[in-house]
Formats: sequence, C-alpha cells, structure tokens
Amino acid sequence: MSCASEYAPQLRSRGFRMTSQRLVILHVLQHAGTHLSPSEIYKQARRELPGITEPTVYRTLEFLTENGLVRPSHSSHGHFTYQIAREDHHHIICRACGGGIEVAHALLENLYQTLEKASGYRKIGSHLTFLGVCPKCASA
Amino acid sequence: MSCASEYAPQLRSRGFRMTSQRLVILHVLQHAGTHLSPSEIYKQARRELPGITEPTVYRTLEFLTENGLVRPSHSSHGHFTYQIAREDHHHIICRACGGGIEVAHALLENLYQTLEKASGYRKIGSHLTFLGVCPKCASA
DNA sequence: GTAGTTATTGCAAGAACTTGCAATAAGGGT
DNA sequence: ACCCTTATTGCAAGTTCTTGCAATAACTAC
Repeated sequence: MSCASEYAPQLRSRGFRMTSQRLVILHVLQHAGTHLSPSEIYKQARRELPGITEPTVYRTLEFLTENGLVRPSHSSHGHFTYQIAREDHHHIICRACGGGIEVAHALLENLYQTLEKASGYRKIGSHLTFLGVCPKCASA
Repeated sequence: MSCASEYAPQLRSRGFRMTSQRLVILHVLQHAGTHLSPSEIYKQARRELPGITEPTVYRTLEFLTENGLVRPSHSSHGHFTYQIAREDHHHIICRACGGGIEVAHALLENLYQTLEKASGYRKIGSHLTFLGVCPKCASA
C-alpha cells in the first residue's frame, strides 16, 4: 500500500491529512487502472480496510477530486466514475454496447480556447464524456 | 395541459402511448423553460396529477430522453437534470458559484467531426457540460 | 361501442448516495 | 514522548434513484 503514500506531502502542504482511508482508496484506484464506481471502490477498499464506511468513500472521492488526485467522469448512465489522475484525456462511450475509448486532450485544446473567448469563462477544464456509436455496433 | 399533446402522434407512430403522466411531465418541462432535477419535476407534476409516483417520473424521463423529446444534462454535482428538447446547445457551469450559461452547438461542430475521424465512432452527439470559472467569480 | 393486446403504471422493497453530529486520530508544537 | 487542535471518520437517519412484478389503461381492430 506504500506506493500511494507519495501523495501525503501534497495534502499536508495544504493543511489536509493523509489517512489510512485515503491511502486505501488511492491504492485501489491505482491498481484498477480504469474507472470504478463508488460502490466498486467501496467493496475493494473494504477488503484492505474492513472498517471503512460508505459515506467516507463518497466524501473521500469528492475530496480527492477537489485536490486533483483523482478524476471523475460520467458513466454512460450519468453517474460518476473515478480513476487516478493521469495525463488529461476524455472518453467516447458507445450508446449501443457501452464500450468506451479514450481521447487525448490535445484534440480539444482549440475548443477550450474558443469557448473561453466566446463565453468569458476561465479555466474551463472538465473531463468530458461523449456518446456515440462504436465502429463494431455501427456496422452491425 | 393540451399544449403538450402535440407530441402524441410522434410516440404513437413508434408504437408507444401517450399517457397522462407523460403529458404532465412534458407540460412541467415546457413551462419551466430551464433544467429541472427529477425530484423537482416530481413535485411539480404531483400538483397536476397527484397520483403520479417517483419511479414513473424517472422512467418517463429516461423514455422521453430516448425519444428525443427532452434532453438531459449534467448538473454541477454530476446528476442528471432535464429540459425540453430545443435547438442544440451545451452548458458551461461555474465551479465557484454554480451559475451557468448556454453555448451554441455550432461552436462544437468541428470538434465532433474531428472526433469521428480520429476515433471511428459515429453519430457522436452528446449534450456536454463544461466546468469553468465565470467572469464574476474570476474577478473576485 | 366493445374486446383484446400489451405498453405503462403503481406498489413495495432495495440499492445508491447525502447529511449532521459526536468520537477519533493525524500532525504540529513543546 | 506527550498534549492540543481540528480535520476526518463512523454512525444513524434521511433522501434519491432503481428494479421486479402484478394491475391498469391506451390504442387497435373488429
């Protein structure tokens, strides 16, 4: 589990604390590699730290999101799903089969700049989920 | 309430039925003008049709979405919010104050084409919600 | 109008998520 | 090593959302 403790200084420097619960959740997400729903995270975290509770998982995910350590995205059903923050990317999910792929953020750079100019909003930076039909399903 | 009944033929031609529940929900959304959460829709619908139940509201919203009569979007907290389907547009929501504005779809046309080329996916068409910081909050 | 078909609803139970508050424990100071 | 402060957790209760199934009612055909 020690592989996730490298995050501790990041939190401490901002006045927050590293706890066993946060460590376990980061650990679960690091080893998952993909997106996980809160309840999946809860189940896996409980294997490593049986005392952890559901509210803590939800609050921790929100906390880690605000601090940039994990990234939320919308599942095809509209709910949040979480993954360890890595290089910026987005998703396209197939309306038919539910499968998804990642899209490099570079493709959206221009759009973000256009939007900021057009709207006056700053720091636009959401992780987006597009819906479409994947090649397999389109040809079926 | 009769102003929403123009949708009936659209549904019937696809083998579905127009019911008082669907009519009321469409009516509520038409008069709201903006986005409403499922529970707000439920509250307002119950004033016009006291017998309506929560599961029906959720199922109806999903049904109307699939049939293109309403459009879901993500609230700043990640949950779905619904509005009557009109001309295509997206949203930018302020991370600080929660306020939002609409963005014409025209601005995203290019991106959608780029994404379809790059990914092989077809019919990409999701209603997007960007997060940013609005001019007011940025200057505060 | 009446009867038949079946899409749709309501009910009831359950799963997912949120919130307030008292108890705990992380990290800083001594 | 110990105490103090307060960020964080667990608990418990509440709200929001989902699902299966039997009962209802919209539409079609006669």
